[in-house]
Amino acid sequence: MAQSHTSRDVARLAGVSQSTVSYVMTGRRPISEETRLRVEAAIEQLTYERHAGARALASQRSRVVGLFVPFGDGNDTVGKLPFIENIAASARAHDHELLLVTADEGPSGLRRLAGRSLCDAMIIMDIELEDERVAVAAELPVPVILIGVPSDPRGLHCVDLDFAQAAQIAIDELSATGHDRIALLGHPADITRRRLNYVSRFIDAACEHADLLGIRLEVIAPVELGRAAAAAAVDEAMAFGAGGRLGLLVPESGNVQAVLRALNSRGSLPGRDVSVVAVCTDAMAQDAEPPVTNVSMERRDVSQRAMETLFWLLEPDQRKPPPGIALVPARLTRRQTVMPPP
Amino acid sequence: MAQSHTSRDVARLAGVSQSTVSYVMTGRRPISEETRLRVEAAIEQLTYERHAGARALASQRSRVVGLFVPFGDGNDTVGKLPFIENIAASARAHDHELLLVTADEGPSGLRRLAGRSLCDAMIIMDIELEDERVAVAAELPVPVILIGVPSDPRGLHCVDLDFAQAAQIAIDELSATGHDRIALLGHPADITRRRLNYVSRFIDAACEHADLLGIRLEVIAPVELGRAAAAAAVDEAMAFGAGGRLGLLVPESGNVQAVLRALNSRGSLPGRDVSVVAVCTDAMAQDAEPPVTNVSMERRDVSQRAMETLFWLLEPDQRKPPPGIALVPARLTRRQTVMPPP
DNA sequence: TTGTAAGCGTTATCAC
DNA sequence: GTGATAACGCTTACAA
Repeated sequence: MAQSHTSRDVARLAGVSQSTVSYVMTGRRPISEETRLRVEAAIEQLTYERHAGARALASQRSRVVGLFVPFGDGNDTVGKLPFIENIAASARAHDHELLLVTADEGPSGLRRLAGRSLCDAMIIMDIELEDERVAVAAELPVPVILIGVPSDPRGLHCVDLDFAQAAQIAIDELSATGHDRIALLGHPADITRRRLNYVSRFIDAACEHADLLGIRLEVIAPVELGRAAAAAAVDEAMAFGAGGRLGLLVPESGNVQAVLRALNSRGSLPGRDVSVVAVCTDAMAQDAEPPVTNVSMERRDVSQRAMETLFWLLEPDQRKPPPGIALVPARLTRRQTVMPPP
Repeated sequence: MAQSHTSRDVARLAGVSQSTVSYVMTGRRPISEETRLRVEAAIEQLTYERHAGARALASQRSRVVGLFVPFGDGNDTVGKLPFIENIAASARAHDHELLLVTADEGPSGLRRLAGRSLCDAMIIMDIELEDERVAVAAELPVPVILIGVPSDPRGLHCVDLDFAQAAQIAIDELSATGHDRIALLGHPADITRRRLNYVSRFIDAACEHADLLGIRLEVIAPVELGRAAAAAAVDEAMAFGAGGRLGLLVPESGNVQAVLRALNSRGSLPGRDVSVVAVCTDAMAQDAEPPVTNVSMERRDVSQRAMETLFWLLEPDQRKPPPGIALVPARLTRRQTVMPPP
């Protein structure tokens, strides 16, 4: 059990002053090659590491990122892990630690982390349209990145998937392949209720863009999760209009499988008799039966962008373009569920 | 943006010395009712919170728990969230923060957290039989709790599910309901390869206990995940012996659904023609079709136990029994997949 | 019951 | 280029 050493121990061993040790570590002052090597050797020998608390106290920076994770609520519990993992890796790459706070603490969690100077910046996942944390976050003395776009961002930095653009490229694809009608199989009611923001961003853009391209678009919503609801929605979609080339647009990744299954059981083979474009991760699209043409919504892209802007705020010496509300674009991957042009 | 106040500000406002403020907060010294109220009022008024770094520096305790999470690897990505959530809640209940470290950092992560005095205790999830982190952990100046039992625990505190006991009660149930042969549908090969510990604990105990009760037990292993493998294993199980009452024991929760489905498609109704006892969470058992009699393996129970011992180590004033290697018992819940006694 | 003051281990401002 | 030394904001003897 290596008794923890201090920078004084290192200084003594290297035969220099304690402050020199500090300067070697921070690099805030030119050090002669020779003494630097001696100090580094001493550090190595003692396996010395700086005391985080002392460092934070003296430097006014904790080198910690606070992450507010929405546990508990049922939705998409699996997609969150890669997100967190990505955040952690990015923090680590900048020699920062990651402090995890569960969202059920609400605004008080934000105040605690800031008040105790526990972190230099925060990321709040799953921001809802009307989120009581946003107003609190805006008053904090540390930068905050929101994942999701609230109705009033208060000048905070937001990162989210670009749902409007996602809708557009999905419809572009269906248009380019000669479809003349599109059925949008919407989201479950409780999601729509909770944070209509991304839902409405998608649906509004879809309607607008379909209109622009002169394609008929019907929105079928809400569509609950589960086989029965999906089947009913599929029936409704297929009844919509007669003949022609029909494309189904499925923005809720949890419904993709059920929709495909419902089509199959009705004798409509996706990619031959009808088209399906899903909004989901590439992994999910690939695993679907059959592999479904999708507009990718990768949380990793979002976390990446979030951490970029975070460290852009934390290390202002850089020259990269300043961020604002960052919408991560989706991209379309063609698989087997869109009919080729006639 | 509330400019952060210090305890001196509080002291000034309350008209007391700075140390008195500290004593009010720590409670390490009797304070007169009157001044205590004045101080508390001042704290409230300034929304004062102690600087975590300064506190850690002076008190030699960071009030942070380090958690090493095994991301990345594919297995059971969904079960980890409740675990982490539970840890976080428990930490919070003791006014501690949670620092997240991804396991891919390996032993260096342990050394960093300890060397920088970033946390007062650590929890390492998913310990494998031969885990290079264990030896390092044993040398650290902070207590470490292992989730899982390595081949050489080095005196560290371990918490895990009691797989041996789980096997026993499962077999007890099948025995009590008049089964005369049991097929154990084992784990996928790569799991067995990586950390045979829990696998072998289960299988060994099962064999031993079946032997003791005089029931024929056949182990079918490995059984990969997925429908095909499960179906093959089911066929093999049903071929095992002729007639009589057969019970299937499924210790890999990922295979439960597939096994039930395979039985159904062979015209064997679980609970009527054949019995199934699964090892999985209650939620999963309840959601199965049909609801499956299960031996519960709740990660929450493990995290709970881990945090209990952790804070028992951190706050030694208590009188609770000292922990060692803690094996959390499973319990059986009867549902619809075990045939009633003849 | 309360106040004074000495650390805790850094960073950063002076001097030299 | 390097060494003293004063913060940083708290906890905790030691006095009173």
